[in-house]
Amino acid sequence: MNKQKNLTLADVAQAAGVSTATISRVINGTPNKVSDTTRERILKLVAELDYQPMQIGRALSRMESATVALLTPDTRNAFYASIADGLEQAITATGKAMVLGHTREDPVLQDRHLAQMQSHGVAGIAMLGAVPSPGLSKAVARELPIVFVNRKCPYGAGSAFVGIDNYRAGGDVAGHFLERNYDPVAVIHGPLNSSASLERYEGFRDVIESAGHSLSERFVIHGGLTIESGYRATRDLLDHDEHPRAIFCANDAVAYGAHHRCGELGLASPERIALFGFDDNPLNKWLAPWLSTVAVPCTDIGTRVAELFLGGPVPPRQYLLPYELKIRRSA
Amino acid sequence: MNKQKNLTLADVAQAAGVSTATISRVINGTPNKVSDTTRERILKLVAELDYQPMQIGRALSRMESATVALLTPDTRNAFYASIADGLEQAITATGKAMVLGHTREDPVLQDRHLAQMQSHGVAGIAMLGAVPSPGLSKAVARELPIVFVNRKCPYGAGSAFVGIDNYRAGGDVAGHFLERNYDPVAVIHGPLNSSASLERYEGFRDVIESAGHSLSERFVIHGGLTIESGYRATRDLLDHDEHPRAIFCANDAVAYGAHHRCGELGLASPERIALFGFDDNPLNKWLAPWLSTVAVPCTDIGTRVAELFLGGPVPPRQYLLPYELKIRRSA
DNA sequence: TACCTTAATGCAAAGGTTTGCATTACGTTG
DNA sequence: CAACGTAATGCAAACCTTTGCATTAAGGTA
Repeated sequence: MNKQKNLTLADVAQAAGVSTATISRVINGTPNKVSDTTRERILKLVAELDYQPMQIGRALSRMESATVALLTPDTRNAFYASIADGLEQAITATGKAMVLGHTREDPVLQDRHLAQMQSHGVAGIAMLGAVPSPGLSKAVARELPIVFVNRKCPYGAGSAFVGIDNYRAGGDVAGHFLERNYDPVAVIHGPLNSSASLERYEGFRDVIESAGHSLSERFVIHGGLTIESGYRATRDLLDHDEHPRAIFCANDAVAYGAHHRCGELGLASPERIALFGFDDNPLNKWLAPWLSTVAVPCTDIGTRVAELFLGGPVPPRQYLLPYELKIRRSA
Repeated sequence: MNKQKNLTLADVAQAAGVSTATISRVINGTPNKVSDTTRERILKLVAELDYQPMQIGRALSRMESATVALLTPDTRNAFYASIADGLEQAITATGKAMVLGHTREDPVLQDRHLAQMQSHGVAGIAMLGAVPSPGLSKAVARELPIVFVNRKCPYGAGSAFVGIDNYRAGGDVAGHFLERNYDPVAVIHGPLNSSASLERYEGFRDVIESAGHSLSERFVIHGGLTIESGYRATRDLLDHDEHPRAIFCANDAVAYGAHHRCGELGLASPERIALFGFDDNPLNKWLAPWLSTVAVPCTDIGTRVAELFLGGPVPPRQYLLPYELKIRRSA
C-alpha cells in the first residue's frame, strides 16, 4: 500500500536483540512465556517505534483475519443503518474491523458476498435480513460462525439468532388496536419468507382473531418493505368504500408511504386512520410524529452479535431482546 | 474459520497434475504464460471443484488485500449512508470488499481506524467527512492512496478529492433566494473546519453580498450537522423580533430541526419561512415535501472514488461532480 | 544432426506472523 | 558436584499465493 515498507516483526526483533518469537509473544500477551523484564523492555521499544503488527501476516498465520462481516440488504434503510452502526461500534471496540456487503435482497449477490467473506477469512458473518440462497444453505451446513439478525435463518433453527420476539410484538400492536377500539383494522405485511415479517403478521392476526374480531381478507395486504410499496399497498387497500380505522404496517418505511396516500385521500392520520409502523426510525420524532411504532434496540443487537463472535464457537441460540411500543400522538 | 479446510491452490494443482504456479497464472489470467489447452482444462477443473483463491494468502503475497476502506462519521446520517451505498456497489463490482469504519468526527477514533486500515493492507481509503488528526496528516504525508470525499483534505491540496463545488452550490442557493426576493435571509452553517460547510457558506454569503444585500451577523448562525443542533440554532435565530424570510441550512438534518422549531412558533414554512437544505435525503419526497435542497450525486461519487483506486496511484486531482437544486413547493 | 529460438511449465523464495518443539541458562536438591 | 527441574528464549516450519528465474520441450534452421 505504501512505498516506505512498514515496520515488521523482524525489525523490532533486531532492534531489541531477541527473536521474532519473543516479540510476537509480548505483542499477544502470551502468558508465562517471557520474563517481566524483557516484556517491559519490549513493550517500551514497541511504543517507541510505533510498531503495529501487520494484520495481513497475522491473518495467514491464524487462518482468520481480524474482521467481521455484515451482510445486509442495504444501509439506506435507516433501520439497517442503525444496526450496522451498533455492530460497527461493538466490533471496533474489540479491535476488529467490519466488512460491509449489500445483498440488496438478491440471492445471487448474497452468495457472491458470502463466498468472498469466506475467502477473506472473516471471523464471523452477521446476516441482517437474509434471503434464502444456495450459498447460505451451504454455509449454514458447514457451520460457519454465522449469526442471523432480525430475520431468522431460512434453513432450520440450528443457527444463532439475535433480534426481538416479532410474534409477540405483532400481538402487542393488535392489543393496542383492540384497546383503542379501532375497528376494523388492516395489516400491510412484508415478504413472508422473512421470519420477521411473517411472525409479526401471525402474532397480530392471532390476537385480533382470538379477541373475537375477524381480519377480513381484503384488509390483509402483501407488500414490500419500501416507501413506494407502502404507498401502492395503501392505494389498493383504500380503493373501496369501507376503510380500516387503523393499519399495522410492515415497517416505518411502509407507514410513510401509507401516510402519503392517506393524505392524498384526505384521510389524515391518525384522526381518521391510525398508522402503526415498526423499527422506530430516529427521524420519526421530527418528521413523522403521527407514527406509532415498535422500537427495536439496534445498538444492543449489534453489541450482542459482536459478543457472540468473540467467545469461540457461536452457540446456536436465539437471543430475544426487549422491544418497546412507542405510542405517539393519538395513534 | 471452518473445520473442513478450504481448498487450496496446491490441492487444485495436484488434481490437475501441474504446479501451483500454473494454476495461479490461470486464475489471474497472466497473459502469454500458459497454453490455451492447459488454461481451458484448468478453468474447467477450477469450476468443478469450486475453488476460490484464499484472499488471505493472496494479500500477504501482494502485500495488499482486496479491500477498500471507507471512513465516515457515521452512516445513520442518510447522506453518508447514500455515499456508502454507492461506494459499496462500485467496490463490489470490482471484486473487492469494503471495510467500514465510523469516525464519529473524533480525531482519536479516526486515527485508530486509519492505523488499523493500514495494517490490514487496504488498497485504498475513502475519507468521507474527514476531521483533522495527527494520523491523517501522517498518512497524507506518506502518500497513501487516500481519496477525500465531500470534505477536502485538511492538509493541503495535494490529495485527491471527489465531491461537488460547494462554493458554487452555496451561491446558487443564494441566487434562488434573491430571485424570489426573500429578504432578509439567514444561514445556519456547519463546522467551518469542514471545507464543505465553509465553502457553502462563503459561496452563499458572497452572492448575497455582491447583490448589494447584507448578511446581518445575527442571521449567521453556527451549528452542528444534526437535527437537534438545527433545532437549537433555529431557536436562537428566531428569538428576536425580526425574522428571516428564508434560511439556508447546513444540511437536510439541520433543516428538519429548523422546520420543527418553525412549526412550534407557528411560522410554518415555506409560507412564512422558506427552508433550504443540502444533500437531498431520499425521504424528503415523502416526509419533507416542504424542503428545497441541493441534490448531491451520491452514487456517482461512489463510482468515481472506486475508479480512482483501481488505476494505480491516485492522481491528486479534484473531481467536481454536477449537483442539482431541487426546488420543492414554493420554497 | 546440431544448434538456436520460443513457448510452456516448474522450482523455490518471498511476504509477516504464530507456535510446537528444542535449546539454553539458571537455580535447586540430593 | 551432579542430576534435575523450570523458566526464558530461539529455531524453523507452517499458513497460501505470487513471481523471477531456471528448466524442459518442441519446432525451426543451417
